[in-house]
Amino acid sequence: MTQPSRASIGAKRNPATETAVLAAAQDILAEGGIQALTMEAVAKRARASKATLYRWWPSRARLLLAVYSASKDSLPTPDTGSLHGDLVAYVGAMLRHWSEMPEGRVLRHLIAEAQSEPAVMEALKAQRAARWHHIRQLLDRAAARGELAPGLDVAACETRIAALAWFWLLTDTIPTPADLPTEIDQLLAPVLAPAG
Amino acid sequence: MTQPSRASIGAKRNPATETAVLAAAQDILAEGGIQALTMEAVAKRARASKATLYRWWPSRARLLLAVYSASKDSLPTPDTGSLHGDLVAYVGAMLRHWSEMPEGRVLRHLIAEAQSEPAVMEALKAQRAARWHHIRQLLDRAAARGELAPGLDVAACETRIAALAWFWLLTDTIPTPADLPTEIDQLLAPVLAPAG
DNA sequence: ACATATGGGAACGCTGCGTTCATATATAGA
DNA sequence: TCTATATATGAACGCAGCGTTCCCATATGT
Repeated sequence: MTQPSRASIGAKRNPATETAVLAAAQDILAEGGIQALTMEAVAKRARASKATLYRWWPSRARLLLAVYSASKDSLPTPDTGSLHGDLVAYVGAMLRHWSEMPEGRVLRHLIAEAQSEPAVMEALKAQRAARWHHIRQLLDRAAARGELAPGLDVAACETRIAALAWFWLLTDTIPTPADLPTEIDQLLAPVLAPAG
Repeated sequence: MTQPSRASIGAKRNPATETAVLAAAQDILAEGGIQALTMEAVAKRARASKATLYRWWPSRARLLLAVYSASKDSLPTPDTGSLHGDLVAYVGAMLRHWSEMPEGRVLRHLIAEAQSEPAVMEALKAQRAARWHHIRQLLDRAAARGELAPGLDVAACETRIAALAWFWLLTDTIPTPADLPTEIDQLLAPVLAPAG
């Protein structure tokens, strides 16, 4: 299991190093959780030097970010025929990714780090913009079907959905798959009685 | 400004020590932000020893929590006659507290710490339960006025509101007081078109 | 008087961050 | 072919902050 240390391959970056570092980081994450993921531990496990590590990932937060980004967005954009069904499928997949995959569990700590590191905050913002595209698609399809209330602010609606998902993540209250349909139902339910 | 060091007052806890520590922590927070709030810095400023500090606040997170809890819940429970108005007033006050008061700014870091420290997570949960009582009151009054949609799950609605506020806090996108009414409007707006 | 619990001061070990240095290696360009 | 360049490494360093431990002084209350 212990491969030999890599050497420079000349005046260009060694791709094997990046691979080894990210793999090591993911392994450590899976085995010891986030607090085990220190720069020293990653360097040791990847058989890279801290100098190399810091050359390419200037801070621990940046490394975390790279690990999270490397976890491919394998989330589907389902098409079940109704907004409710689509949301249950999509949000359900997202929650599963967050709670079950070691890389997914990183997000909550990235959010945490972002509270102290503006760079991480910016990076997360960019990541969000990309990922929310999926939610937007679901909403657009629902609009095309005439499901949505006229005059609905789609951007605000996106935020509403994502905010709830974050809240679940950050308060350790992610609903079970069995409960999710009800939760989505309540999310879509109107608060106010129809104007009379 | 530099008071003399306190001594033991015998076989009972010196209240002046607790006061001095919390005051020092708040001062440091106001001057240098959260990253300046280290146990060493607080001890030095409060002219207490680290031993004393750790006797009463066993970890940095517990100290943060004490500082946040000490910031009185001065949030009003307004009664403007409509749910929309009440929410604008209440959530607006909450957002102002979070963004302007040094102690308020602690919350985001407590949320961050909670992601690694179960004890903080539990404490925050308890704090939440207490604070949300206010939102519940607003909703209950709205229900009494017949404003709410029949069959609305009030608890889910509470969560929806709080989740959005958290999201604003954690993504550095707290709306301005001028924008808040629109945001609340969109929060209350129905997503789906009336069933036909 | 005496056990008790507090508060202070100082030092310690530990971990982890981020840096620096000298050295070896392979590339790219002339 | 020769040379400048950029890479990777290992080892060591400084630094900060956490949490702990000893020793001692002090006031309590019994």
